[in-house]
Amino acid sequence: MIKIGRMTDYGTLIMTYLARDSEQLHAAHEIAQAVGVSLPTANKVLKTLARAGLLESQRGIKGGYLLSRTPEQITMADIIRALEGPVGLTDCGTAQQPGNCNRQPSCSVKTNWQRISKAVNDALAGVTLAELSVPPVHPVHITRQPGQPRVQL
Amino acid sequence: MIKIGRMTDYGTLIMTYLARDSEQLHAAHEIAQAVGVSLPTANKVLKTLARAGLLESQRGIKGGYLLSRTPEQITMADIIRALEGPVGLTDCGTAQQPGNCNRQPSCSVKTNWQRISKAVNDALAGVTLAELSVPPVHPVHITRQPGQPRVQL
DNA sequence: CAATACAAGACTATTATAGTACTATTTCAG
DNA sequence: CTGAAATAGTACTATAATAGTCTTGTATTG
Repeated sequence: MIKIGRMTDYGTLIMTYLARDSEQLHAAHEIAQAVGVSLPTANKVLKTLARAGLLESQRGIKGGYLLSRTPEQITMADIIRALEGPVGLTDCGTAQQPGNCNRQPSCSVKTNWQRISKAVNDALAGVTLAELSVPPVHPVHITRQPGQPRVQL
Repeated sequence: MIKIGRMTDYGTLIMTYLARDSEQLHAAHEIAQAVGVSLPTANKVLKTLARAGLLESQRGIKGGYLLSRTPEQITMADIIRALEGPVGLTDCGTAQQPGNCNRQPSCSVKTNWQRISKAVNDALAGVTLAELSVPPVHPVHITRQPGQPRVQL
């Protein structure tokens, strides 16, 4: 399964929508309606994407959001990292480990975890937003009901 | 983040332990102690792995578990699939989709999800249990406390 | 036949996620 | 200069998934 949060699914949809005309500013309520999520949820995702540097934001009455780079320069790895955190398999892989992991300094399993994480990351970095963009943008993957299911990877 | 459940971490540890001498039968309590998890939890993981066909089980007073294949023939993809389910990004990717996904039959985004899923799966299938096996087997990756953290991918 | 070990499922508590609301700040228009 | 509209940031609540344990059942050996 290796699940991906629903926010990441929304984020992918939103980024795909914005990639259609990446030059123009789009208000949050417009994006929310186009993608098919509630405004508060869209706001949350948009803020996170903007904080990660994937979107530029314009405040004020004529504000909105805009891709900070071209669709060709944004990958799935960027979107996932923005909304889920660093791509890595174990705590050894990416983050700092507090516990008893360091007791075995030369942990050869650790290097394998890191190798797997890198391979996964490379796979995700190989798909650009431009490749995902297609004219009819609508919530196609949200096949699950408002219930619990999350997306699986 | 793309998290992996803790059971999968345990499962990897258990499989690694069993790979050390894959010819011999190991009782659940022995495995639990060696890996450093409680017996009930070890039982749960072992049963799942056995049901998935990765382990052979022998019941009775001299029973135990055994790798069903050689360590070279077992990959991380096998272990993850056994404990987490099919490797796939979205519902479109692997499972049957119930909702409104079919309304757009030629969904080009879907093929990209599937492509990503396949790349991830290939990355995981490229690491065999033999490569993960090293003499000192102990819970090295379980750096998190019994608390909430899950492993990230 | 009794003891031991695996098999299978149910059940409970905990943790993370999703979703929403509230307040502040910025910008434009009149 | 003032008000409206839009983003920014934070906090809070409910729900769902996960982890972990327990209980009962089945098989095998001595």
